[in-house]
Amino acid sequence: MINITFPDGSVRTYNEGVTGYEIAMSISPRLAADVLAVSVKAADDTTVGKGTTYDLMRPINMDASVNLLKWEDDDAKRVFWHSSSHLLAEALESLYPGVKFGIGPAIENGFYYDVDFGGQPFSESDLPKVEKKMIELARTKEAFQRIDVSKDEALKYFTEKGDQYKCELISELQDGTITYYQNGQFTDLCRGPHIPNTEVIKAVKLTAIAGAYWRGDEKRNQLTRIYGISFPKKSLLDEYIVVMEEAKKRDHRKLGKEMELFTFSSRVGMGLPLWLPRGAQLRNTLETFLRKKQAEAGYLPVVTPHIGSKDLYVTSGHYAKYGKDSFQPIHTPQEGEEYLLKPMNCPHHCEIFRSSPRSYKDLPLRFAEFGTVYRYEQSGELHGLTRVRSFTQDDAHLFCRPDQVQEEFEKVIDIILYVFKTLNFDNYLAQVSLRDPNNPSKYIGSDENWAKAEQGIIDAAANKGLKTVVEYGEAAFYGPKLDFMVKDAIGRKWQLGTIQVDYNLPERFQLEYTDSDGSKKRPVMIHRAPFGSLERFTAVLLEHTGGHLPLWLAPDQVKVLPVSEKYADYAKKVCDLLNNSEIRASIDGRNETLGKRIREISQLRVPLLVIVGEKEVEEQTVSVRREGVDQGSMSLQGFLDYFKAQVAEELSV
RNA sequence: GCCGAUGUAGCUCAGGGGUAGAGCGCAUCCUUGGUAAGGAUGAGGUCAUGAGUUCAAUUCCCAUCAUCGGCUCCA
Repeated sequence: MINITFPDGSVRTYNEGVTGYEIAMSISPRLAADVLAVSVKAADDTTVGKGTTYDLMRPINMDASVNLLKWEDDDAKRVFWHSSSHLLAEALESLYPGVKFGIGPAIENGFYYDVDFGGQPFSESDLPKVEKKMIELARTKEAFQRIDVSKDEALKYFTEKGDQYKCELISELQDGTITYYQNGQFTDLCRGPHIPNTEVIKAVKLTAIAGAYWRGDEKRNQLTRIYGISFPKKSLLDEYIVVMEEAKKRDHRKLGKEMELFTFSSRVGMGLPLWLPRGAQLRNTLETFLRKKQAEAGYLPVVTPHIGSKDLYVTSGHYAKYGKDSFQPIHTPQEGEEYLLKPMNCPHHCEIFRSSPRSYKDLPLRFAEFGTVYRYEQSGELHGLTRVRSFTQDDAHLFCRPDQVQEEFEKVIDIILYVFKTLNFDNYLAQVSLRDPNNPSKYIGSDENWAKAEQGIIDAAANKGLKTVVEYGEAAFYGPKLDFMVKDAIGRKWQLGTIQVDYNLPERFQLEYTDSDGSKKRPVMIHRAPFGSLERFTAVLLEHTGGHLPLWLAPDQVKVLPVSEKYADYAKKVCDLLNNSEIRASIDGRNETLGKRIREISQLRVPLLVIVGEKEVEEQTVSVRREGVDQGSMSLQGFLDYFKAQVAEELSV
């Protein structure tokens, strides 16, 4: 007999080898019908964490805590979607005999399978056929069977099948740990776990088809990746489709057009955004906001040119690393002279540091610049404002003594959190980006400095109580980073704020300061950008707010609407008064009905509407409407006070 | 850069081997209005670009460019 502990702390006794399904049945058949997998943690397992997810039919042989997982649990969804990917593979194998399979995992929203069609044509128009086959197979209630095999058996099976991808995966596994899962006619190399059978998969949508390199290596075969999502109920699929359609309405590219913020022109060049007047206003407001914060924090503004001599980047190491993949050098009439469009601001700022002898008393020195940089991103990577070839970083470089690094780093975290909080980015992910330990040649600088910098970042994040995830291989080539990632409307993660500790550039530029004992010392550099770039930040901000920007940030804050032409003079008086109080207000006195003007202005997402007619002229008041809600009548001074109070509230964090 | 898809009026989109349509927007006029679409009239398009097939191509084929979804990349 074994003891099974439930999440509420209660304990029941079962025969050894009891399955999750039997445990669920012992509680209620209804529960057993809903449960998809079971999380099992052995009683003698003292590690932190959730335990292992088991198939419902897998025997439990020891005292353990269990958690019966239903659709509502993310772990259960993962199992469900992973099983769905096997179902997809089975359907593909039956429709396209001879296809070979790569990997087919669950992802955040659904699953995919990488497939080699071996030259058979396959396109988006084939997806409905595959969906239909999947549902057909699902209805036959195929069980997912777990089968233990030896490495030799596994290799033999997939060699005979001619599946070189699976063979490659197996050859890297240790013997004795190999399991198959079989559903219907399809057998896959798989660690599991899976749902008990396919019948619970009631709705399937194959969402996209894409090329994906085998094992993420662009030098290897490209497989066809088929993305999909599945649900235990048809209604859940319908809901999902509605949610996705709603999310698409928040796409910043669509909003940018609707709100007249930015545009692109193929004549100017791909990935080169053109900021329209309203967008430029928004950008300026963001810059002013951050400039103020930075001035308070002791940053010193600097301005540097958009180009720099090639030597600058040879010195910094960027030329060796990115030279071939950058915008190519600009040649001048002078023989042999070469300039590069600047891909980053750091080298220029290093030269500013060098412009004068520095004392330990001068440090930390914080040079800040809204610096526009140019990077030749691969054409397929460009994406609205989130990935462009010309963008403006809210950049600053902090030159400090080694003993100041920790404190300065933490102060930068404070600024980033201030920015995020003011703009209601509460779902960010703080990511510690470290070296890829398996690929040291990607990085420059000594091991010792890297170790120091990495530890510094981890400590600073911990001191600030940040919950972080560590990603290896995500560091910049010259140093580790703390990145703040925020999701867009459809869940793609984008890096916004970033802080980087750098021991390398100061060495390459031979930066030094004179210490208290008269000796020359090397400063440490911190790169940081709370927005990341104004382009990407604006994009993500638009997707978060659906274009309903806070009042302080809205390009047009107030529209004054005279009910008819007769009140144009009063409208002008009101508008002038607002403009004199540094409120961005304008008049819409077009020859259209009031209702129509309200509708159009609302679609432009102007936060405040002020309506003036006979009554307002008489009483010297305004009628105020905020985001569709009538705020009633206010005196002119009352409105100014209301406006200021609203902005003050938004900016107080 | 790679795989796949898309490209028709300023915007959103329909159409289709015989040189094209809607709604919105825009212009003019009527209307002078009270909290999300008042009415009439009109102007706007070499159907992304270039080659090819055809008596005839915006439509079919190919290439190029741009955009979209991914992959790789992201200083």
